[in-house]
Amino acid sequence: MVSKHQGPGNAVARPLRRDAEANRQHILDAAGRLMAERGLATPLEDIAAAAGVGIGTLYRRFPTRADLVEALFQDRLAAYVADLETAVGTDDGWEGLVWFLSRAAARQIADRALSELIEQDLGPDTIRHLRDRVLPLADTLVEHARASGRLRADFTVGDLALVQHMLAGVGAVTSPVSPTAWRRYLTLLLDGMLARREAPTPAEEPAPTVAQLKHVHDQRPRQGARPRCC
Amino acid sequence: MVSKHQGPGNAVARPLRRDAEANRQHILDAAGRLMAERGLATPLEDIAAAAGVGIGTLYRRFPTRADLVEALFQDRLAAYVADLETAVGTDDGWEGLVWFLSRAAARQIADRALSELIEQDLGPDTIRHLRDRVLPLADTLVEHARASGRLRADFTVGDLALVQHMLAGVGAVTSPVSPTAWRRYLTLLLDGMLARREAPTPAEEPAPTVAQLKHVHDQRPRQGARPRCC
DNA sequence: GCGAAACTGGAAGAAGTCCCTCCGCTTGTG
DNA sequence: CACAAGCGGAGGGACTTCTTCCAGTTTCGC
Repeated sequence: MVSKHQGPGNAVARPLRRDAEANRQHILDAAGRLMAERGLATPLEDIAAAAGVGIGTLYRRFPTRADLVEALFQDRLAAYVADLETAVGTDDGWEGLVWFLSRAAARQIADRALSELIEQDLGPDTIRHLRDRVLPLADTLVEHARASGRLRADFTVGDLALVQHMLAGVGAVTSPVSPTAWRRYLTLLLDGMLARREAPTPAEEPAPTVAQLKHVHDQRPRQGARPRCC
Repeated sequence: MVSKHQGPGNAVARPLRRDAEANRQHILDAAGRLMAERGLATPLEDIAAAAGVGIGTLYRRFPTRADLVEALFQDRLAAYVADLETAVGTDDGWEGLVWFLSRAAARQIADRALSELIEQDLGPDTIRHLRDRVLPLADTLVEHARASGRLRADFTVGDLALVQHMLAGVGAVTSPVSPTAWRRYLTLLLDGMLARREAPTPAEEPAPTVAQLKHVHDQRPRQGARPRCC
């Protein structure tokens, strides 16, 4: 069985015809743009239209939505993980955390689909695999920041995930009006995250555990939308 | 033309038959429960089924979704506004703000439909009218809190709305796991909102204006969901 | 009791969204 | 120039939700 798609370790099966390659690119561009705005579930017909090709062409090049998502978000997710690694490598733990939060929020707000990939359990396996590296790294990042003494001692990875979620939330809502307004709330949250000499308000609630977070992003089911993606 | 529904200043047109009245009640109960969980756009057929009546019965009693929403949320919204008034009446401005935030978040997290009514521009006119009282009251509340000296001087009503939005967001995501976890993030946010002797991190971003907030909650269109509600 | 009026359930048709296949026509390339 | 590769988009299928309608059932005043 000769796979039409290049299997791993398999040289390019055959270069696409020039026009076909151009169309492939148009599709990727359009999908990237539309999904960033509307999310992973963007109708394929809209994408084809935006790319200026027929729906048939899209299906020929990307037989399933997962193929498209994979081609699109491999890099973006990798960049996200790379940020995380950079942050972990920063000398000052607190600075690293702040830098990461800022970058991650910017990325997620600029790209709704990326947000969905990170927060929910979606996407083809190739991508899942990348996302699995996130949690351990994030854990280390938080630990470093705590060790620096500037982060509240009771702050956890779970908290980090939810802070990101909150930032993505404000961003989604404010960005049409002011694309940078979310930074205001980043500073607000950071102020809350700082350890303080003066007794900080005790956080009576226990931090969510990692195990709990697994279930956290099931996303409440919307109306007539059967889970259409991946 | 004699309206079948009691017009304003019109005595009850005619009491419903006993069985009909009971069914009406069942419908309201079911709708309240389901909409709290799934939002204003919950399919009417689901509601009828949960109420144990036929879809025809639901339509006879509430010809439009707006009629149902009105019957359901008049009280709940009024209670929300009442909270706001109570908070404004509190002596200590900061305490009032904290109390309100806590109550509002609890209400919104417990009732997704209520959240939608408050944040978005939905609902029948009867309800809109109530919601219009929110902004001025909230404005006063924030002013009082600032006057008390405990709230950051640069905090605005717009900020309040977005803080509520963030809390609703965490709540939505955490409540299936821990129904009170959101309180942890309330304390985090409150810490960030406190004025401080030690120079607070300057919020470089300007606060969103009230005019901007009008557009803020247009809520990005989800997938195949034409705006079905109201 | 009894009959008229009120009420009921749910089948059925309409409208809409999105998915995916298929095939006759077009186009790049050796 | 021949022909494999590529193309578009009509059309059928699967859903979901809305809304109407009417033959049968129940309540209530007399």
